[in-house]
Amino acid sequence: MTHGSPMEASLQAALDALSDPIRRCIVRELAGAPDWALPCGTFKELPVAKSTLSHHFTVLRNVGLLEQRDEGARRFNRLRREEFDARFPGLLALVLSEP
Amino acid sequence: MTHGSPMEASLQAALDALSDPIRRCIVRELAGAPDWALPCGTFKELPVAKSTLSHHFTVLRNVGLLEQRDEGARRFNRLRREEFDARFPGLLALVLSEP
DNA sequence: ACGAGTGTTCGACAGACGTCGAACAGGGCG
DNA sequence: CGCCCTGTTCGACGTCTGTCGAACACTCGT
Repeated sequence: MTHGSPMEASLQAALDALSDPIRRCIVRELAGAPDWALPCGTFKELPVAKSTLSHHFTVLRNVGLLEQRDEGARRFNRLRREEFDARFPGLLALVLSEP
Repeated sequence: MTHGSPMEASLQAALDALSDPIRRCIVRELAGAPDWALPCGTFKELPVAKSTLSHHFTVLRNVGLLEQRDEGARRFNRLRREEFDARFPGLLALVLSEP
């Protein structure tokens, strides 16, 4: 489980990551909860298989949008809001403003 | 040749449009010149066929990033900066800040 | 009127990527 | 230990889309 830094991420990678609607759903849900509140299993409502979900988490983590931490069997998530916004000003706000 | 309005464009469409590197090149070059200064043929340096280029212009026009106007045989372009920035604050600036 | 230049449209192709199921690894609890 | 739960990995499949060339439409000089 390798974490990418938002500072080293390219705009290409950021746009690729956020151009998927499911990944934007993940980001929005994460933004609506406190840090480290939601394990990956929280997102079962999304209409994709768990293997697909795992793939999406990897993409978000690589681009530096997500930080993950294992606690027992569960993997908790945190949105790296400040760091990501410092690298790509306004981009995260755009996603969070989506209905 | 139908123009889409930035106000009616979805974030999905905007991200799809800007996630292509060639389209971002077009946008950046357009931003570096006055309005209506550049016809489509100006972008021959880009490593794609002219039919591909035409396709990219259509995508940018549909999402409301581009306004086009025929003048004789040539088709001139204008970036809809204000309108697009009003709909997606910061997104265009992000593209223009790219190297 | 002819040819050169500009741009679009069409069909076909190839690569990228989102998707899935099955198999696997590890933790916690009876 | 045995079972359930959580999450990852792997290979395969389908679709979307960027790409091209050829053909077409149109304007402008000569």
